[in-house]
Amino acid sequence: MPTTDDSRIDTAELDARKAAILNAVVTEYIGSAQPVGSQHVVDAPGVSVSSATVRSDMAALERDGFLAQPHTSAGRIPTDKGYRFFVDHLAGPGSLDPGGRHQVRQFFDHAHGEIEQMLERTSGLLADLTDCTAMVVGPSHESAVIRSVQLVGMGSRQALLVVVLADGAVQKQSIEFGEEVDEARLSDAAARLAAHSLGLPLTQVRAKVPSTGDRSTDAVTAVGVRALRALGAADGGEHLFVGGSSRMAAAFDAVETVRSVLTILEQQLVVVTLLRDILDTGLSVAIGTEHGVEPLASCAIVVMPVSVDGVETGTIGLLGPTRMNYPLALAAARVVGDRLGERLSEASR
Amino acid sequence: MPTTDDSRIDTAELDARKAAILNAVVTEYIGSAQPVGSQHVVDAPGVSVSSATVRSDMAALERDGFLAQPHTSAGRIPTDKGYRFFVDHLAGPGSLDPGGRHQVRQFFDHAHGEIEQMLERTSGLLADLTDCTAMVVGPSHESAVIRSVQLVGMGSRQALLVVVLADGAVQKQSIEFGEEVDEARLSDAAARLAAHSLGLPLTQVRAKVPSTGDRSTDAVTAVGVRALRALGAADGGEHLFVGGSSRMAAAFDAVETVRSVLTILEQQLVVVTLLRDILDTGLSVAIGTEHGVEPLASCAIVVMPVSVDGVETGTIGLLGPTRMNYPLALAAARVVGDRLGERLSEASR
DNA sequence: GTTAGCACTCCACTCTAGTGAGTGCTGAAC
DNA sequence: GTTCAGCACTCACTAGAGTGGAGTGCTAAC
Repeated sequence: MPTTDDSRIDTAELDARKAAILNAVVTEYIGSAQPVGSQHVVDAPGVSVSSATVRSDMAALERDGFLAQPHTSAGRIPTDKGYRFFVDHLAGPGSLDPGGRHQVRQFFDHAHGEIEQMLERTSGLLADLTDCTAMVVGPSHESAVIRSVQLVGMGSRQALLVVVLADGAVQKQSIEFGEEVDEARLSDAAARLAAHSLGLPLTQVRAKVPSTGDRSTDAVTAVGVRALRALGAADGGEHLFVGGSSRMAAAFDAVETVRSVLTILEQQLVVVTLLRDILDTGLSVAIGTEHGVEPLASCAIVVMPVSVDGVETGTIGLLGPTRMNYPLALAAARVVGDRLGERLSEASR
Repeated sequence: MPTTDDSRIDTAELDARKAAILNAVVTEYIGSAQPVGSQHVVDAPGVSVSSATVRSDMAALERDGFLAQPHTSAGRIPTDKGYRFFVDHLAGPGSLDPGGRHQVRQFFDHAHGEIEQMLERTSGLLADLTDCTAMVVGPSHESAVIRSVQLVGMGSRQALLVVVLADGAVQKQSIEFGEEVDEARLSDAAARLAAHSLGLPLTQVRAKVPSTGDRSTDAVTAVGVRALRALGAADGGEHLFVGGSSRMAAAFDAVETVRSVLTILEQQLVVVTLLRDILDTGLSVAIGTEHGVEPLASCAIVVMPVSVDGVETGTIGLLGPTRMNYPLALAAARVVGDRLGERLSEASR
């Protein structure tokens, strides 16, 4: 086939003027949410040609899949591919405005107390900064080392296994015994559990602590071990905090779209794995259908890992319409993610 | 004033036929969300008159404020007052359908694990049952007795105060010392804290445990006491779980309404105090503007206290449009509230 | 390759009936 | 005095026609 292979255009750079035009269209559309006509583009930097020339370039950009027309005599709107090119090649690094930076500083200066509460508030902060819905996946406690194991009696046949981890998280699991158990046996069993598990991360506990069958374990200890192994397995060890879901209602004018997006947000597991999947594919932005979750086809997602002590363990996500402010969202996610990581690293030291 | 005093109609019963007509209008409007015309009412039970008579009754009901007309030549829709009369005098007790009852049984048979997770899932259950947004305010831990106090070292200058309460909740507070503190001093301080607070509810701790100044307390214990007194004060001790917020998007077709309602739902404190206020006024349903939160003017709220060991300590709330299915919502809230209360009572025993 | 000019397209808006569901009123029947 | 058939009336909703304007694609000239 000697003719031009269209599929190769995907990777080809656009010439400078086409890029400038695409940039202008995306930028203006993000601001106005209205299709952009050739006339609105001629004043943009890097485009010093007439509207007629812009039109022919826009037609080319449409042929190549970067722009689309809602109808024949309308302006152009970016396609997912257009946004993708914008994010990858055109958008500057972006930065928070001074007000936003101040807000972040304030927040982390005054953040204190329980980790869960801090993550919850972080999602609110991100939503405020970006006008997007923010998702914060708490650092997994899987790799945190056990600092303390305790059995607290809750009535004659019940106890609560309380495990304190090095990152400040406290996990618990209620235990039911077949027989009455007094405090002495409880503390005895707790001591044995501690001996086996102190200093190990949760993952290791499951692997290394003998499940049962050990001749030295009594019934109480055996039940405790089982509870210990079950710790954190219930919710996958990760908890999701969603902030600013009302922003989705402001972003779309079709109430049906809002409903389906909210429905997704209610499914914690779906969201957590979605964010993980995007990170795993090496992306920091997933646009439109790139992430494969159909109800979010008109949304874009910005993800940012949160590193605690150099290990990527938490995740920050920003959900908005595909015409979201990518530079701002990326900047906010980066800044907040970094600060949050630092903060959590301090706490786990 | 010898003429009829209109304000007295508020408390006056409606005559049987007017009540039947109001009942029919409310019921039909809840189902269809369309203004109801006189023709649609003639077949309703208790209304064996012609549409002309129905019309004149409807006009009277409108004069008395039970019904309203969107415009002159449209059918009638209920006013807040109309819904109020319906809820107070017309709606039957209501009951869950067998499927719903089965769902509730299933849920509580399989509910286990941490209390927070259970409350979260309860909100989802309620949303499923009623098609409303569900709010569950966890039982306050204020009155729960302290079962265990522990100080876990987290590095040389930091520790975590971990308090286990009789209801299975675990509260924590991180502590920073001005000096290095070894394990021995920690456990010593923990023992003193325990001596002073074991068996007391959190409220009593704040009242009775000497704050500082006691000659026998060392620096570590003093800091511990301060942390102990601060426990639970941070979030008012109450945590809100919201489930099914996407249902609000299905209930309204104005995206602006959805946005403002979601914004309210994001403010935990507002929601918690709102539910409490409604309960305190002795209502179990707040319709339209009755609760005074302006953005929720087109919503109704069903509240139900959750009793743990005979004490009303938690709250269940259902949020829907004013044309929600009140009998169903009330039934669901009652059933789930009762079962939840039983469950929590067991756990705290 | 660029551009002014031009014909064309099609949405958004307005205006105008026409339709129909629903009303209020009236006068007669019970 | 309550009920009700009949009737004129109201008004949202819909469809169709006309208009303005934003925007396009094409073409011929530079």
